[in-house]
This record gives sequence, C-alpha cells and structure tokens, in this order.
Amino acid sequence: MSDAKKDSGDLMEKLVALCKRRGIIFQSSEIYGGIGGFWDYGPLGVELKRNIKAAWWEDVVRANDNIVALDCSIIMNPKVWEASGHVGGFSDPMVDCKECRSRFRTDKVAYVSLAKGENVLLAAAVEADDDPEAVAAAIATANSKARRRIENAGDELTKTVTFLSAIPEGETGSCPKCGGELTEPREFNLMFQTYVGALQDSSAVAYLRPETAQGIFANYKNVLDTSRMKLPFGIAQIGKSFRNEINPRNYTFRSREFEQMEIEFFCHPDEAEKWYIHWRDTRYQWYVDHGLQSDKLHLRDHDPDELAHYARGCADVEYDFPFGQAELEGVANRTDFDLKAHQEHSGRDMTYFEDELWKTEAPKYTADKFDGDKKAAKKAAEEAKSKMPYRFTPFVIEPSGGVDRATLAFLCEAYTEDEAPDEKGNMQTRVVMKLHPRFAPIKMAVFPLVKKDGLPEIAHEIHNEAKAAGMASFYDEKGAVGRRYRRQDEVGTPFCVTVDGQTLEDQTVTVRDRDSLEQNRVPISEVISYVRQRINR
RNA sequence: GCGGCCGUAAUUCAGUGGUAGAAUGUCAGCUUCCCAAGCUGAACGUCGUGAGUUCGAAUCUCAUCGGCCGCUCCA
Repeated sequence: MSDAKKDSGDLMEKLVALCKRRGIIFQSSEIYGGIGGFWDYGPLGVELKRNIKAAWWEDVVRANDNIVALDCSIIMNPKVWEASGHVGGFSDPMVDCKECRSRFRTDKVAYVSLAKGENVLLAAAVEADDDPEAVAAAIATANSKARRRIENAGDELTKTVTFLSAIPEGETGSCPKCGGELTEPREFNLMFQTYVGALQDSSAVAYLRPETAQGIFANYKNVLDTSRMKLPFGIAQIGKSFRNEINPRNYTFRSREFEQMEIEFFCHPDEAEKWYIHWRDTRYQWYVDHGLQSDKLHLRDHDPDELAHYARGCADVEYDFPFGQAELEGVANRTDFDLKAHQEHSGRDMTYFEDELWKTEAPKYTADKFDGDKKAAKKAAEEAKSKMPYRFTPFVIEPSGGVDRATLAFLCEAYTEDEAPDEKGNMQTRVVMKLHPRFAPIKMAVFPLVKKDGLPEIAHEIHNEAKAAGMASFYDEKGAVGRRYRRQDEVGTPFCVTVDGQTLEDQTVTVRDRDSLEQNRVPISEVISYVRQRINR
C-alpha cells in the first residue's frame, strides 16, 4: 500500500472516529448491531447538515426569481415508476456463475456461433454490448487455426449471436469467463417495496422513491398552473430518497437512505445547452465557494458513450475522497424524456404554450393574411399553435446533488491536523475542522477565562444575547481555556469569545480565530456583529 | 454478491481457556489571566449477537449482524 493511500485511509478512520466521538454521525440502530447502509446524524451533525441544506436553499431557491420549490411525498402512485423506467425497463435481470462467482447482466452475455454451412467453426460465450462486438470478442478467443478458417470462409461465414436475455425461460447458459453453469436470471430491483393500506397483496405494492426528481415531474403541470411561472424556470426540492444498494460502502457515501437536493430546470429545447452550461458551472462553483477549493474537486464531463439513454449531456462534480474520486452532484440535460414519458403514461398534456410569443405573432394568422378566408386562417393558426415554436415539450436540466455526500466531502476537506503551542510553548498536534463558517454547527463559543471574579456572569450575558440574535452560540466554563479552545476547534467553531480580567475594566473581550489562532479585542457591545460580519464575508 | 482482514469503555487499542485492562476523552472539585498532557477524586463494559465445545470462553468452533480492503454493482 502506498503512503498516500495509507494516509488517506488514516484520514477516513480518524474522521469516522471524530464524528462518532463528537456526536456528528452515528451508525443507525447501533445498539442492535447496526444496519448496513443507514446512518444517523448526531447533535452537531444535524446542525452541519441543516446548514448545508439551508445554504443550498438560500442560494438556489431564495436567490433566484425563476426557481420555486416543492416538497413531494416519498411514496407515490406506482405508475410513476413505470413511466420513469424504474420498474421494468432498467431493473436488469442478472445471472451468477456457479463456478467462478462472476455476475453478469443477461443482456451483456452473448453466445456466438460462426459457421460455414453446417460446419461450426467457432462457438463461444462472451461479454458484449451488441452483435458486432460479440463476434469480435468471440474471434478474439479463437486459436490461430480457427481464426484462419474463419478468415477463409469469407462471405460464406454465418454469424449467429444470441444474447442470454433472449434465451427461453428455463434454459441456462454457460459462463463467458470460465464456462461454468449460470444461475437462472434474477431481477435486481433497487427500489424499496412496501404496501399501501393494511392489505398486503400485489395490488397494494408501492415503492419508496429512488429519486426526488419524479415527484417534480409529476407536479410540473400543477406548478406551472399555479405559480405564474413561465419558461425558463426551475423547481427545487430537498428530500429523502431510498435505494436498496447491493453493497453500501464508504461510510455515508453510498447509503440506502439518503437525501437529495435537486433542481429540475425547465427550458426551451433551443436553450437547453445554454442552461446546462449555466447550471453545471454554477453548481461546481458553489462547492468551490464553500471550501472545496482544493485540487481535490473536479468537474467531469461524461463521454457520449457514458450517457444514459435519455441524457444529451451530463457532468459530474467529483471530489477526491480518501477512498477515491466520487460524485457529489450530477448535472444532466435530460431532454424532454421525462415529461414525454409522463405524458404518455398519464395521458396528461405536459406541453408548454408560449402565449406571449403567440400574442405578438397571432396577427400573422388573421383572415386578411389568407385572402379573407377565415376558415383557412383559423386552420393555419390552430396548426401553428400546436407545434414549435409556440407549443412544445420543455427540456429539463437537472442539477442533482447528494446532501450526505456533500456533507461528507466538506467534513473530509475540513479535517486538518496542524501544530499549536501548549501553555509551555511546546508545539502540539491540533485537530481542527476548518469548515466554512456558514456550515459550522456552532458559530461562536463564549468562555470566561476563569470561573470566578464575575467573569462567568458576563460571559453568560454575551451568550444569551448571541442566542437572542439568532447566532448559534455555545457557553463553556469548564477546565483550562486552552482545552476549551481545542474542543471547539475539533467541531469547527470559527470564533471563540473570551471574557477576561481586562473585560472588567474596559468592557472588551477577545475574539479568537479558529484558523489563525489570532485574537482581537472587541467591545462587548460590538462582539455579535463583529462575529457575524466575519462569518458572512 | 464474492474473497481477505476485523469487531473488547465515548475514542484508539492491549488482553490466546482461569477475577476485563491502558491511554486519551468525559464528569466533580482544586489550580490556572489565554491555547489539551498541573493536582485530587469519580463514573463508564450485553468483550457485536446467538448457539456449541468446556468444570470454566473476550480467548476455541459454527452461524448471524456490522465494519474495512480488493473485485463486482451503481438505472
């Protein structure tokens, strides 16, 4: 194991231990042995996560006139998931090899037979996406003798490719890797199932949503009809989603219950590319602005062959976690795929009518433009109104971020060990969470330097004032002040306010900066606004 | 899902068949006018869980749950 890898592994272990010890993240149901893929946020963790969500909400929903928000139910009519493709289409049947334990998608295993007349020259099981690839892969397995025969066969060569997915039920294939026997195909559906109502029969089956997006699409018409929004506009939502991940791993990164913060931004198809670029760059910058400015943050455009079938463009904001580079947020141009799918499945009209454009151009369709033929004018108008540029299905740009992933990335980025002097001036290792002040669970801690001489009373007063002013403040009078500073460093508190002997004389306190360790004297009357101003800048 | 390693206090770990430990942290008090290791005292353990072997199991066996690493998967 390389040193870098070992160090990053250490970082993850230290972070996990710190998060447990300081009440940031706990394993769910820990007293019962836990449950894989589920995590709880402790007293400080929930504040951190709330602050991250609040920042997103302020920057996305409140700051943009063309974005409104929504809070959809987690369980929806199951037809939603048929329309979206989560039931049926995408839940690929899989097979396992009983010999070598490899797993394959049935539509990726092909059986190739190359024959000249009735003479089979080559039969092979291969992994492939399509027929030509399968043939090529099969030939690659052939020995030189067989290869020569195949080449010599020329036009007489018959190529038969059968994918495992097309093999009749009851029959099993052989493993492309080892030739072993494969299991029957099995459905892997990543959606959690439940039953709505007391009767647990098949008609009552419902699903916990695997993404928040579909609730937005299903409500697109409602929002359009009630919010007085016009294209382009976005609908934002923060909420829990659930995926029955085969193998949850990497702390909270791949959880089975997770929270998404997501925008579905609806726009004219001609403007989709422009908005895609806009959101991709805006969302990337958001992470930079909140502390992931290091070279660990990446904006990665997907290769065309990597794109989902419905997407025309997709970029991931990725972060170098200790366990590897992984996605924080995906920004995709989903085209009109979703609205069209819901229109088809629900029978509801999902198109958009540009009435302002129509109003200005309607005079083109008056009778006098058609030699006084009112009927022809009306017909032409109706026809024009029914299609572009007046009526169309909007395209959707989807910036979809993982709240828990963002939280984890900010935690990883914030974890720092540096050197600070102890009371004797010896340098000691200091653990400090350099969280963005906006995210810090506690913004300001208030200490009396010593627990006597009336200092605690003054400190209490400052603390109460801070709370009244809406500042997340924390009071601590226990033990040596250095220890209190270090405790706050560990949870990322940006400022510590200390009441000392001089306070009694001139009504000033010291404000100590988490990162620089510098202290400034500030009048008590100004301390809250001082801290607030330093946090916001 | 497969393979390997692991699970003991809040945290990090020691303890290989015979009375559960250390350090750090936490709490109470003292001390202390500014950066954790000054003093005194205290609390804290279903040894992941269940079964088995044994006179006796943290220790051995099996199962199960959870975690880490590598594959695999990720609409």
